[in-house]
Amino acid sequence: MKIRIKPSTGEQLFVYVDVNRTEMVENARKAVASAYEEASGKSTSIDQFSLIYQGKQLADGMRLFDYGVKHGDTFLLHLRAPIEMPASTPDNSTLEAGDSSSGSVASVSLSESPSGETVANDGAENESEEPVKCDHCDNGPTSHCNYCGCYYCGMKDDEHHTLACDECGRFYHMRCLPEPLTTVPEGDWYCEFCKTDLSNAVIGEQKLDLTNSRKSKMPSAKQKKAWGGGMACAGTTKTCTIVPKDHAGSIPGVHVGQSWKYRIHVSESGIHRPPVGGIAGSSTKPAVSIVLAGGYPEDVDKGDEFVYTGSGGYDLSGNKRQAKVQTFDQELTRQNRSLAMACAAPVNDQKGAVAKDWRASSPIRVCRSYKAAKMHPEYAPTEGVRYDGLYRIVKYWKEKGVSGFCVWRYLFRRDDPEPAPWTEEGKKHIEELGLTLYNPDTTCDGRTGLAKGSPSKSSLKRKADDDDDSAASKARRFQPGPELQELIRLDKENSRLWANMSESEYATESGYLEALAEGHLGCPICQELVQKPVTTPCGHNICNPCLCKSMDQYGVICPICRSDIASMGSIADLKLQMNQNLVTILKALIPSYGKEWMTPPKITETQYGLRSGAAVKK
DNA sequence: CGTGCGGTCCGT
DNA sequence: ACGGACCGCACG
Repeated sequence: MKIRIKPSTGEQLFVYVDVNRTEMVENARKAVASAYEEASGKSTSIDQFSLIYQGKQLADGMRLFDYGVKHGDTFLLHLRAPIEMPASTPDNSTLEAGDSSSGSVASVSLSESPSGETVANDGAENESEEPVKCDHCDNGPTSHCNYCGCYYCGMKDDEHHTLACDECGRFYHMRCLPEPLTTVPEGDWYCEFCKTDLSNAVIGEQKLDLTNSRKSKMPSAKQKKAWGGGMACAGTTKTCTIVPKDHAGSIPGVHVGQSWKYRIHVSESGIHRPPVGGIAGSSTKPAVSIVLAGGYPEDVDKGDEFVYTGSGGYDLSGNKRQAKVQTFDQELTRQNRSLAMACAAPVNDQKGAVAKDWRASSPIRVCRSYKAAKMHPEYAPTEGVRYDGLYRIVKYWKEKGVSGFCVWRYLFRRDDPEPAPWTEEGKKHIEELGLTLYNPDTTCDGRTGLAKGSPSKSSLKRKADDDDDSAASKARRFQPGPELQELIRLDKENSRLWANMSESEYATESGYLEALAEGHLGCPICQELVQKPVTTPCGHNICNPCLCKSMDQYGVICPICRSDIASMGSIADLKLQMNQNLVTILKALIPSYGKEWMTPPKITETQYGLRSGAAVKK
């Protein structure tokens, strides 16, 4: 997996390092040191810095997965000697006495200053009788806690003044900061993890006076989010792992009519993964999803059928989003070719092709963006991006576009059991399922797309079953049905997992699946949903191939908790194991599960010519 | 509206 | 590995 390293000095130098999730911290630091040296030209010794992940210093002797490190995570490279594993640093122990003021730090934390100003803790007069409960420690005055104490050293004293970050609310001793402060900054202050715009930051002792600047009078001055806090540059915080990224067809748990305000969340849902770009596909694989966003004048939309335009032909040099006119011919390469491959006919990059049987074309998930309303308001949503179901390509051809250059055009036809969102039936469907726009800017229940406090009609039906008060906030729940429960009972090896799952509440099926895939059934090695799962006696699930790799390197131990798993048999035995009960459950939850490695039926598969030699060469 | 600042995946 | 392509988002 790849992790991102950001120097705490504030310099705009990001280093990416490839490490194994099971790697020891000291080895990871070694890798970071050499990568950083190479990138910056400065020499770095691994004794001179530590790595900070979500506010915690990574301790030598631990492994990265002990901290829940995931692919793509960002680490702060902090120029201070690392801590050892078990004991606290001598530095910390000498400060142990600061308990009298400890509660005050916590009280500062939650005493919300309405103006959003920085709160400097200066001795705490209020609320000392009612210390706020910390979720991470026992509130003990002498215990270290990186959540209610200083995020760096964990101490709760205020000898060195504590600052609260105006973005994330975490606490920092002024002297523990990568750039230590000696005076309390005025106005908003953002910590290293939150400041991305130097105009919001306080550097050294110099604070930027923005009160009289031109900027302060512009509308953007009222913008509460720091730059980077919005969606213009948001990265994915999670990836859909319940199906592979080249999966064609619907995404389990996501229904026609679901919409998202931002493309990045469409990407996270698995519906359409590219954060920018209308076609998900590459030159060697059939396309699996597209977005209609009205970017091309040739597009024609009639709802159940539409003509989509390939990408390219526009000169986007010079930081353009979309050039005014097309200035060269589109080619049947990249995404355009992937669409051609999705059509049930051999690829022809000269004349295009017509599917012999359009229903044999591979299914493509289609989304419409509010931007498409410009041209075809009757079928586009008014806000965000909406999933409209599966379509198949009937034919594709090349023709002269409005600017005189060639464009590739694709005729799509709808083929989905769920009704289209613009139909009466579709609207009813959306209403019944309680689908709402997922918008992180407003209150919303997680990533499920279900807005809080918007009980759907059907929640009333269920109200009688609700034995507790807040029926509205628990508008709907998902738990597997009786047949599945029967299968779950058979998976005795994972009884603890399934007990956990049934104790928790999930608003939607996709929430349930996500919890499953991100939780116990996310393989710690490959980060995907477990494939050919092996369940250890310690209750962990790992892909068979990943376990094999791990055993070759680390021996017969569980890659997650490192406990001895020799009781399951020899390495050779283990390499053959698979929890078949779990496979059956997952197959029931996710129809496409395991199709890559499940032994295929003895029937000859239909060949659509998609990958036949004729389609490729020539 | 132009454009700065982004992300991810692909193809080299 | 790295730069280019791409039907984004937000600011000024």
